Amino acid sequence: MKIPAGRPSSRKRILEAAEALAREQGPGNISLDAVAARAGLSKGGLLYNFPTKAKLLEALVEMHIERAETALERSIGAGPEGRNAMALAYLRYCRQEMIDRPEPASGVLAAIAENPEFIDPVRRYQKQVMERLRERSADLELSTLAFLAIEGFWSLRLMESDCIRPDEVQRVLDRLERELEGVDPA
Amino acid sequence: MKIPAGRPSSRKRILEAAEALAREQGPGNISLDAVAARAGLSKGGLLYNFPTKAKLLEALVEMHIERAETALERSIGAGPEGRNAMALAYLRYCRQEMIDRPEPASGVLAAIAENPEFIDPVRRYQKQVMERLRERSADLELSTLAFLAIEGFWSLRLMESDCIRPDEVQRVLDRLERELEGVDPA
DNA sequence: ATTACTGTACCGTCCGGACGGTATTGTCAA
DNA sequence: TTGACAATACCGTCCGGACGGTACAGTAAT
Repeated sequence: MKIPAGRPSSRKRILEAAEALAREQGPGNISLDAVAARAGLSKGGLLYNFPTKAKLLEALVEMHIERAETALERSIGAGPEGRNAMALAYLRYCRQEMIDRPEPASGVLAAIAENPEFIDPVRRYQKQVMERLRERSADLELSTLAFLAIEGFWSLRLMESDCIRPDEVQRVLDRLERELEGVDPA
Repeated sequence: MKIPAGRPSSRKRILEAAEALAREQGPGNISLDAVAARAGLSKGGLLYNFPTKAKLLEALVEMHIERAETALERSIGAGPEGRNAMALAYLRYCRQEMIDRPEPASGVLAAIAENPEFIDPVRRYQKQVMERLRERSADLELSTLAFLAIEGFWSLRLMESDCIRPDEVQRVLDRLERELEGVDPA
């Protein structure tokens, strides 16, 4: 767990290379040779960092979840303790992520393509989010709706679908945010 | 285009075998041999029906889109010409599909894994749905929200995530349906 | 001496796809 | 009605290449 500094650590470079390849060549077509070449090291070097392809894919999924968890945690910390606090935090984290990271999380698809078991951590993460929504929602149905819509948004981004224009997305999320902040429940 | 009857046509059996394998072994792990074996014919026979693997995956995507299109069309025909007719039809089609076809559309993932270009038909389909929503919505934001939520729902099903309980899903969709039917816009 | 690699050579396996058969069922002229 | 041919729907094998992974000798920095 050392950070040699200078250029990003090999581990990080490898993970980003794998991610980029998954996006460009298709999630099922990332070979160790290609990843190594793209990351700017030898195959031996790659296998030094990740002894098997499975470990690499596992790390890819883990990276995304860790990013999501810390960003979400930050959003929860920043937000107020209002009516549907958790859903609002989740929605705001999602909006920030849209700006910060326009690229889809194709690495996760690559992992799933290889072995469906690699989604398990994602499922755990989602379950945890839903659990917190259940605890901290004045209007659970509305919060769940927000969760589903955000999930749908990730999914569209994953397929790089442009069926909804950015301004339309903004308006929908604005509306959702207003309703979560809540004028009245029912 | 003959229908030999007796058991389902080889084409259909092959597509279903590929689908099942994608679900079980992972979308990136369907080999022609495995598909042939599962479909109950030889590799030669498979390649007679689908001259290349790409054609098979293409057909897999096409099958899903055709199913979705006809089911959606039927739902549009059955529904009334109310306030947010298109979104309501889409939502009702989705609810019906939940019952009729509990298995996720893993075949589409298999195609994407091999070559991201295979999503193009899906994107076209989504664009077409959104276009119709734009034409036939009293409250476009709400309709778009419904579209996103449904997309999210498909996505959760694709990952076989059980983070939301079925009864919770039902309640959210009930609520969405009521709001789309509309007591008042704003 | 340890860490973090590079570079090359290699192995075994899997997989897509080409290809040469084969069985069955028409079709049609003589 | 029979023989000639052809189309349909497959079977089973084989080949070449890609890929995951191993092994190992060397190296430059710390």
